[in-house]
Amino acid sequence: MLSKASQYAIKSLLFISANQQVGVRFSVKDVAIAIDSPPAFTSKILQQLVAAKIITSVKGSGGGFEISTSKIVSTKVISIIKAIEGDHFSSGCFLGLPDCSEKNPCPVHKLYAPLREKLNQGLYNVTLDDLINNKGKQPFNLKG
Amino acid sequence: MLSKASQYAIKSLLFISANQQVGVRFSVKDVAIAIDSPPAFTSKILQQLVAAKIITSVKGSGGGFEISTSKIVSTKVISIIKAIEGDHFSSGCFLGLPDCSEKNPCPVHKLYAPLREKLNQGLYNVTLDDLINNKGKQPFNLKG
DNA sequence: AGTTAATTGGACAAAATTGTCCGATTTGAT
DNA sequence: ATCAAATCGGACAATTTTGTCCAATTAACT
Repeated sequence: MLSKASQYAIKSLLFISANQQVGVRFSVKDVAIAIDSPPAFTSKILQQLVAAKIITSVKGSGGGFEISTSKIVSTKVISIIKAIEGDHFSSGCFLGLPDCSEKNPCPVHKLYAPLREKLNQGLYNVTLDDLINNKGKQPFNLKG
Repeated sequence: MLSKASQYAIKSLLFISANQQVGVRFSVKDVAIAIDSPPAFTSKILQQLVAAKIITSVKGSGGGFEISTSKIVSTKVISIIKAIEGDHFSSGCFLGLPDCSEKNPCPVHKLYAPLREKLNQGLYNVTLDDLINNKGKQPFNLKG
């Protein structure tokens, strides 16, 4: 499964994106309360998202984090995960074999590979905007 | 993803099952070499599999681990994972939300839930025998 | 200028996972 | 009887992940 760090990253971005308005910024505290996460740890993750240029930050009083509309539209879920975990996500074999492939499959390859592939495609094709606007369907939750 | 411990467990069982013959036993060392894993850690995992009654062990000189034909046929991959990790596997939400469901979905639920469901079904329906006999298709590897 | 509210960066701490070591026990063989 | 080969159990160590704390910096406001 996804690391806690990536989960917090996605949730943070969903919260910030879903509530973004011009001139509005969110503090670490705002985010941590909204997504029910440990503030200091969340702070580190927001810093990583700034470093990855997904969000911007403003220091000082009245400062906080914000995201541009264009980033909401363009940021893919896979990019968020890779910003946190590096490039070594999800391409992995279920059994952890380093060169498992169609030609050289591990025993569960046939079962797992197609699902992994679908998930990768999903994470690649879905953006923050897709998630928060949810195609007009159900509302979603970010807490328990 | 799967824990290392579960990966070693599955690989160990695949090795033992694929090479099982009457009167043949495998030592920790045999298994660790075959699946390229740390011997002492592998030993602990084999102990867990004995406790879960998937394999049996014989102490002393000439001893080792073996698996019965009936266990090869009846042991589902999901049971192996649960023997190692406990019951809290795979039912989880992608974002880690404790009560994510159809009625109360997290933002990625629609994307992830069907895939998770398919994986669960796969792990539930596939046995050691299925994997090692591979429906006559390609051979498989357990090392790198 | 001073105060306050905020991010940033660094070091540190806790917890979980992964991995090691060794003595005790058991069994087979000489 | 002794020795060698094996599992078992417990304590321990290393690594990774998760989480905390605090001083430094920045910016707005009075």
